[in-house]
Amino acid sequence: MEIEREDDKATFVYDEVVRIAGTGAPKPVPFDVEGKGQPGRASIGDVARLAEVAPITVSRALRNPEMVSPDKRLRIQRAVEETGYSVNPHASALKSGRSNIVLAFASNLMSEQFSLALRSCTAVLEDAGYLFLVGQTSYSYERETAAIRSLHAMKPAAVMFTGVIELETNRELLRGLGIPIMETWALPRDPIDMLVGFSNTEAGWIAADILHRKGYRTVSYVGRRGGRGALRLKGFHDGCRALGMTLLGEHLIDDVNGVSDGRRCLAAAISQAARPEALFCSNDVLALGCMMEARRLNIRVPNDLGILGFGESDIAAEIPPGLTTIGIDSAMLGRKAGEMLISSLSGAPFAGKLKRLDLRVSDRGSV
Amino acid sequence: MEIEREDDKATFVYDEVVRIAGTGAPKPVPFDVEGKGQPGRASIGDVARLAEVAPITVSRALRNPEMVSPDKRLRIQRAVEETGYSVNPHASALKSGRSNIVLAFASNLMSEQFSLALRSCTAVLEDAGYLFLVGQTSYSYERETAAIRSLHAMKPAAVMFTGVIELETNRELLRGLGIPIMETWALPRDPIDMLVGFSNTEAGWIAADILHRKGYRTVSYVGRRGGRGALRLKGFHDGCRALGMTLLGEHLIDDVNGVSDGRRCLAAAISQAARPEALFCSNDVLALGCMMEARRLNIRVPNDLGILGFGESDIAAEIPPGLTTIGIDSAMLGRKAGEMLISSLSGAPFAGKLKRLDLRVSDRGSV
DNA sequence: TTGTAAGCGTTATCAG
DNA sequence: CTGATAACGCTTACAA
Repeated sequence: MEIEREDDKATFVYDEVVRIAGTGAPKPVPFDVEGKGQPGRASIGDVARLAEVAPITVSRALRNPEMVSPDKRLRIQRAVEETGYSVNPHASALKSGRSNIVLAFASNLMSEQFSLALRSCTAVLEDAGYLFLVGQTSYSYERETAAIRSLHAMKPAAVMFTGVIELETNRELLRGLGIPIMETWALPRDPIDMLVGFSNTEAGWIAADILHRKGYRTVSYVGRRGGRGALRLKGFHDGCRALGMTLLGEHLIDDVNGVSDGRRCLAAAISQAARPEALFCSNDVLALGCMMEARRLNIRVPNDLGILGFGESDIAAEIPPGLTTIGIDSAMLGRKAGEMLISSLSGAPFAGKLKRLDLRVSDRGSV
Repeated sequence: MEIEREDDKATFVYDEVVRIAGTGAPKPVPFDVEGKGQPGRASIGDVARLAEVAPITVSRALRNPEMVSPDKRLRIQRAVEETGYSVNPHASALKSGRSNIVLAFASNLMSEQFSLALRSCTAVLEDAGYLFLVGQTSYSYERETAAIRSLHAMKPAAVMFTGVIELETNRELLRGLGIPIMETWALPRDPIDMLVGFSNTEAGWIAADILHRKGYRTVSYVGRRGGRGALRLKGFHDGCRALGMTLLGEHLIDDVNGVSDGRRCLAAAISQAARPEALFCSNDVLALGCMMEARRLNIRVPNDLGILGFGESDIAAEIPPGLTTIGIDSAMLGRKAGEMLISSLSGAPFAGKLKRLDLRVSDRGSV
């Protein structure tokens, strides 16, 4: 077989993908409904007919099995298996006004930390029988508003955000939904409904504290201009002032697209007349970029320049000398959020609505 | 303000989150439906009454404006704005058997490449009026099956997977859905329906070719045991044989959890009696781990050991000497997939169903 | 414990 | 171009 890298001639190799034959999974669904010739899905009526009960009994058997006598329950179960029936969530939602879908909106799917949180949240919610789906808002108010408006129609069981909602109109819209709303990743005084978060402002203070303890006296900030970046900057700024450190520069960017943004920030930071002894990067991607650029320029970290990050990026630990970074347990955030949503959904009367997570410091070697 | 890092005493700093007052966004929804005292959402009937038309006319005005006369269209539009009406997707889906939701299932949200593809796909589909939501299957057949079964009931407009479906029962189930199914990230001979993919087997051949051209003669493989990992290994294995290279070892892992897995693989690879001159890592996270471990062990890359990756990871370029990596344009994959789904959904008669992407090589310095 | 009747909000169908 | 009617599949409310 020839390998041709620039083949416009369709000389290529198919993937012989493994095919795994039938497992013990329930019978496939295509089901010839009695009478109707279509191969459509079975409906609750079909199951009821097969089990010789009323449709409503099927409904009950599926949602509150204990309300149905054991023999009917068994017949129904058999009929369900035979037909491959599963509830039509649209019909269910239309009638009951509820659905088993929990929606999450992430401002950025490419964030390692968000992904981690969403993954653990998925696990918790799906184990409880919910379908957990994720949409993207891309740090755009417009998309966020669109998402929230569509929510209003879709009536999910609950909604979660990787962040807090800033637009007052959107907060209002969400309140009107009458479902549990979970905000995360910050610690506002007035969450819409539920919250699993931490103080970004405090993170900034902690950053200042760490740098101060390590003996740095002149520092600069690198981070996003808006949102949580601004909060961390505020804390850092206040912390520096309180501790008598000089905040030489603030290198703000609108959007983090990759490590190269960090490189640029470092270049900007050291090109200033007064060069800082250390940098607080409110985002590990930026911090990594700074570390890489520092190495390229033969600036020794931490000897010539301390670098402190935020976010506990996986690889941050791996780049010598190891990025010291502030962060939270993202997986735990997701898990907690999931658990709190579940208990709220199951109608627990005084389920906690707020959970503050502690920040922690992973001391590696970069400051 | 005090900073206390180990505070169990709730001494912490709230985030003063920015609040942005009302924009020109449409009036919030809570709407007192005439007659009923509830503050519930407006329904199509409410809009119809206000506009003095029949409900069906509202429905048409919203979906095919050109079917309704301009004056009624205007009255309806006004009524919609006044009531904050939006279509109830459940009722709509129930009746029509269609919805505007496109579902994607990712085996792993933490993959940089998947995220990139999903992001561009989101953009394309949302611009076309679809709601694009992502679920996770976590490389688990069980979760995948559950997801697919729930699909059957939910009737999304289309479904997409970051991968191809291996279980025959699931393929059958998906075929029965009667909606566009998009598989990606591989090049099977018999996709279920639509496909935007590339040949993983070919990627392995290319890897062998690259290493051979660079003069390596004894090599080892590092990668996932199953799925696409196995395909890349197959191509690499065959390529090595064809080119007369010796494939010394295969270091297979079940699941990539982070860079440390790569470290372990490198350690295993070099501890063999016959040490390979180069490594092909079928995954950039593993490749990065290998590079980092190599540096730690003072193994010079590429002089002592060549390392070739797959996936075009962002940071791969940044770690000296720069990881040479094979890959595709993930953003383009997502965009293409989105576009093809849209044209299929809009009923284009012979819209292409298959698209093969070319592999490309980012030559940096690690081989 | 089980069943009957009604309707959730929308759209397909067909008639005007 | 517009409207009346019925039905999608399910669950609430009530009755037996």
